[in-house]
Amino acid sequence: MLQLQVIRQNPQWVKERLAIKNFKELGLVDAIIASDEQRKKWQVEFDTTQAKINTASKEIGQLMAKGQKTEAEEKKKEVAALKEKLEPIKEQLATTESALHEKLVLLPNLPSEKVPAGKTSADNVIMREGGHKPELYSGAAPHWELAKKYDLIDFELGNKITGSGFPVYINKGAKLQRALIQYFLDHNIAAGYTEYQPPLMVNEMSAFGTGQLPDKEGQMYFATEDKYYLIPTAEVPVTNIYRDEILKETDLPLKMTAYTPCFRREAGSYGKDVRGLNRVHQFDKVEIVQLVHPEKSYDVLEEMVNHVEKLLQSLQLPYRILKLCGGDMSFASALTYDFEVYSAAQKKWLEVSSVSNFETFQTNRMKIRFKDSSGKTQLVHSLNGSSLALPRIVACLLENKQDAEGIKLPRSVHSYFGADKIN
RNA sequence: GGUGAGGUGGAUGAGUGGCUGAAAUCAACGGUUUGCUAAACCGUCGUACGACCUUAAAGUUGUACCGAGGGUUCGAAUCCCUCCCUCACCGCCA
Repeated sequence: MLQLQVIRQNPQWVKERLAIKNFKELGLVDAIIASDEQRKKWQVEFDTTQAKINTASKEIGQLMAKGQKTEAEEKKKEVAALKEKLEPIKEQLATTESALHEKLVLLPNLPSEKVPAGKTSADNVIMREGGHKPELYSGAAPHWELAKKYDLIDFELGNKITGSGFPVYINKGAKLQRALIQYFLDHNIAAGYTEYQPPLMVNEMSAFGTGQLPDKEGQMYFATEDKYYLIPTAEVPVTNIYRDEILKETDLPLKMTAYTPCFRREAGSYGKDVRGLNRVHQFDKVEIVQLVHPEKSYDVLEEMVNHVEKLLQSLQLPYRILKLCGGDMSFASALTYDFEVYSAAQKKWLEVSSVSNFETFQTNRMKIRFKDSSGKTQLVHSLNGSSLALPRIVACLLENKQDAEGIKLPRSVHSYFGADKIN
């Protein structure tokens, strides 16, 4: 949620920024300012009337104490009249307040100055590439065939137990998954992140806090009886750890990491790119989240990108880093870098991480603030990224590392997996 | 699921209708003292949205907030209702 203050101070600039994000309803900005004016007007009305009531009520108490009953009764009538007057004011205030809020939550975050213009993923800017695309041997196969060949993942079985998009990992497939999670977590902890095991279901407030609601309820599984959402990413519970807190400046930066399964309905994406592990409803991911001083968030973003990059390099997979253009960025993000790894058998790039700076967009919703050195309370910046999402990493490891002998794992995971290859 | 007790500021905890936005203690912060540390002493110490004033900061001031939402009352942290949550015991159970 954008800060009202920013919109008020420079509506024109806000509109220009929103246009870069390919946001169409720029009229909302003016509507918000108008609602805000209305709100203020009604609040002044309400405050002054309520103040009169409060004063009169105190006077009644004093008159009663002195035994001046008639005067007290007079005052009571006065108050009754004021209260009648207050009723419609109260309603107007509530109406304008919720109208303002409703509009405010519809505005996406403003893209940072660094965001390239563009409408679709075709306009994203490739920052750099690393690793080498392998030459596959003639018998090479896509990961879903390899998964079958080496008895690693059973997609059909998941169908039976739950439905499509819920793969079952078996034997070395399960172990590989577990090994990678452990390795990723260790990598993060070594970089100063604190590990959390958060709830996998969250309430409405938490889902609102990170920006999933009110917009994307269709993407989350929802337990209607208890009104809990299954998390689409650990970002949601982990960032909400500090919701409604005022931190000390010395607490910052807060660095958190968590492994969790993630649940996504992926409504509307059937039929395309859903083969094997490319797109599933439940998958494992290790996430990193930081809450930082506003002046440092862009340095931290680079730091996080480098951190994820190192992890990818250690897996010896061909990757590239993209800076997302305005039109391809998520609702809440101010600047996002996507990481893609090259799937050698499918001959396409698969997204395995997305690292974003949200500036104050999330923290304004969650009210995560800190007291700065001058004693002023201000919002912290929040950032997060995957390090890493498992399925596509697994897919690429299988595909890219295959030869006639089996699948040769990168050195970094040998000790975690307990072997150097799958065969 | 049942029964009972509760939810007050960073923490503990007082407060059963007006003088309570909230005692006290602790923590935190600033200072004095001190060879250092500790102790002692003094001071500061909620949030949000407004208004006034100001270039701004500061300052003055209004309103709201004692789990959430309603209600009673001239007046609610305090009384009533609903919901949520916590704790204890019982039942069930990984």
